[in-house]
Amino acid sequence: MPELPEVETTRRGILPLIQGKRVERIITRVASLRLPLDGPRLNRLRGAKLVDIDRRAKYLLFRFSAGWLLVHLGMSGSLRFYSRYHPPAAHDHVDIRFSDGSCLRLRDPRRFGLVLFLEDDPMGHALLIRCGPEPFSEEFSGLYLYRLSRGRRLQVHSFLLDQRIVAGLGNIYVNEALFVSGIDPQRRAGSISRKRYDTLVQAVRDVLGRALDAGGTTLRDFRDGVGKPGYFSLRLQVYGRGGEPCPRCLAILREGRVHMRSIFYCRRCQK
DNA sequence: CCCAAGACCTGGCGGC
DNA sequence: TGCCGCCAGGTCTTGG
Repeated sequence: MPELPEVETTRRGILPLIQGKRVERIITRVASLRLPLDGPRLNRLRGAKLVDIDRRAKYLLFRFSAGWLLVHLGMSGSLRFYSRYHPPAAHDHVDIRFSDGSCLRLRDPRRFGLVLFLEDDPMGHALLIRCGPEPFSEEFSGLYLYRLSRGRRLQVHSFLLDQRIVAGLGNIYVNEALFVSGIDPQRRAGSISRKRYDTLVQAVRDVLGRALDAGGTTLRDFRDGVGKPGYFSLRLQVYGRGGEPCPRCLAILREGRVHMRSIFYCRRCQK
């Protein structure tokens, strides 16, 4: 899915295209995604003006004059802006139609996404309140990871994928950050030193920052607000590259599984 | 609380 | 060509 860089790329792309527009109506074409799509409830936004779009973790928070729309792109979701009517294709599940005839459309083949209308500030919503710190916040530090990991026996790969620990990472960027910091994804989180967690935090920020600069990573589905793919795929060092030479030492990159997720790593560079 | 496994859903790909 | 099993960027729930 869309991990933090893809969600943020989407936010930046669509905000200037739709800020200030008024909702004409919201159209849903399936009964539910990850949660039921409540058409009548969503249409309480009729006539409301879009004030701003924020992001928290992998969620987009659309702030309207009459409430909020909370959107998650799941595994395969993307949002695309159309300046005038465009016939919906398969998997185009939700349209936010604006009074000037333009439309923001959610396409999500696997339907793991989510669209909710909220009357109150979504920051207090159960889905967001349990998310850990943003990777670029001060709170997210080597000391923070070190403290939270003491006594924990799960692999560091799973630890970093847990949104309660840090928000916004997914399988691609976890694999990349562990490679950049030289940490074996199978290591027990509780066995990693404070110093190595400092390195890991830098690696997470470095990888996410570079992915943002490239407009995110497109493996198959992801597109930004105007349909453009993300180019960080070309810069991935280990994700999806099992069997290829390590970009640092040329040993063959390994592929494995941790908790039903694929991991990619170099046995020589990552300990 | 901690951890592992499976559930949700559709499409694409490799293998036979 | 056609079918089958497996895999996929996420997250929630269940059960030990």
